[in-house]
Amino acid sequence: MPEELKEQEIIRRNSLKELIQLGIDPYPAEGFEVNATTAEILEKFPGDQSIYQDVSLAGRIMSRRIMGAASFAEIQDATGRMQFYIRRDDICPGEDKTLYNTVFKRLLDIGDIIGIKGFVFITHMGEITVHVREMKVLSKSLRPLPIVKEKDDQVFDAYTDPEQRYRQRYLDLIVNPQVRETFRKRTRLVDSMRNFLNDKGYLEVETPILQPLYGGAAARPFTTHHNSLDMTLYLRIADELYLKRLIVGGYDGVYEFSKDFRNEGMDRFHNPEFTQMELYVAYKDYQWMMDLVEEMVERIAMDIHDSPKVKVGDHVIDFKRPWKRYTMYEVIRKYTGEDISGMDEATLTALSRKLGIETDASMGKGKLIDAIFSETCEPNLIQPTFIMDYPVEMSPLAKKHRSQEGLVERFEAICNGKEICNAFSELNDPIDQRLRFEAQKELAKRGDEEYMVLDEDFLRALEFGMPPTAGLGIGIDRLAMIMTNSPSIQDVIFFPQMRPEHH
RNA sequence: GAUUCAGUAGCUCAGCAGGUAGAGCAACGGCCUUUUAAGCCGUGGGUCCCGGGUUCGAAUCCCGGCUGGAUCACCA
Repeated sequence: MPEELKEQEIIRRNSLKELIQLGIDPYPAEGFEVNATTAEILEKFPGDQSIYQDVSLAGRIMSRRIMGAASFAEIQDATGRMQFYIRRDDICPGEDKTLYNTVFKRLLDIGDIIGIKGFVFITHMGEITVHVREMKVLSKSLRPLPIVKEKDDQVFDAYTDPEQRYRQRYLDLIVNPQVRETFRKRTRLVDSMRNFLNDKGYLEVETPILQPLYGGAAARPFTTHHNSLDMTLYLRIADELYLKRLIVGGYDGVYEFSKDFRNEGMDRFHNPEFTQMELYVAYKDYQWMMDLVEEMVERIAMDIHDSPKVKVGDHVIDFKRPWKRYTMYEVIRKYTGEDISGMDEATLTALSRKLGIETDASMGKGKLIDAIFSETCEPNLIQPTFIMDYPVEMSPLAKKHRSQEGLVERFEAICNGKEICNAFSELNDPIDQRLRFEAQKELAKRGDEEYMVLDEDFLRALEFGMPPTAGLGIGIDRLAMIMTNSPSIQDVIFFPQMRPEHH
């Protein structure tokens, strides 16, 4: 339903009609040949003024200062923004001054997309500028852009309303250059990780997003329905169980960048769809995987920042290897003074209460320990730190610890007070795996809604034999938040989930 | 889901002891003949998020709702 047009929209639509009447196509079909970018010119021109005597640029008009027969304006392309100078008698060499007087001065607006050709020079004010000889309208904009002005490094009227920025990300991208940069860094992160994994020889694969059973994590799923099969399908919460089937199938290293979906609360660390990278490597264990994570994340930081040190909020996080390593019991002792290694469920419940942590009857030993850790330790772990050796109750897919009773070979990397990855020596004993699924059922009966469901085909695969395998899941959004110093997950997802707007 | 803050012009915001809405930028008109201008002068532009209520009178007070942010709960 089209809204009533506002004053400025009516004016722009009228300008559009006038352009057409003048024989100018406001949306021409043919391309416009570009031979430079603003960033290139601003970088190279001052050193070599013989170049760019015949440049062709395209982009959006971002500001205009009209002075009679000559004007200064700014054009913004994908790489940045620069000034151009446009003079009536240059673009209208004959008697007809319409292109300047009517088209440029009156019918064009901030936000319109144009192509310009001319030469680069430096003004008396010292600003690198394109002196325009030819101008072409490439796309007329019918809505006024939020105008952000800058003078002497001071920003005026910054476009900051988060609701509008997320709903109309295109505007955010047009107007806030740091946002374009954040998403470039996110892509660089993914590229860096993919290159790293490919260099190691692992195979990037794709597994189902629509799954008849959801598994591989403890979370509530989204449910959907397939019409011709007339069956319920779930959007995946993890790809773990499918990737392990591929290890059973004989690949020795597979990974997937996967969109996962969890039907849970949203806040600045959680979006209902998010991206993980999961990696499984045969004949390796979690100790080996820790080394790999350190190496990979350090390289990502280097690829993005040319340094292992990354500024995040008030902290500088240093990804240089080696990272600190603590066992779960060690780190809890470090921050609470309590040795929980021998505690049973009742004692842990009592300790939790003493530490001011709410408990309920559905919480088993694993959840209690996790709660103690999350409350007392995790927020204090700013520099990248590995926490190893988790209680078996909270890790139904991880292999029993080679020497510690009641523990599994699992680690998480914590950074800036948040988990960024989760990994284990994968459980490949099919009998034990079945018992673990059964134990999850018990938790379900006690009211834990996030129990893991038993996957009979996955067990069948394990029964054919899976090599000892190290597995990793790393949160791309979380890592992107750290690498781009973004306080909210919505700042590293182009289109974060929102309620529909209707007001 | 709970608590809390916010929603006024295209954008950023002011106005809130209740008296019929204001600034800067953007827009429109004028000035402006050749390297700076967030320039100068003038003009227009608003279901003050929506719906009720109190009142002679509500952007302002009260109640309900919508949307968003922050914190918490659940989780990665």
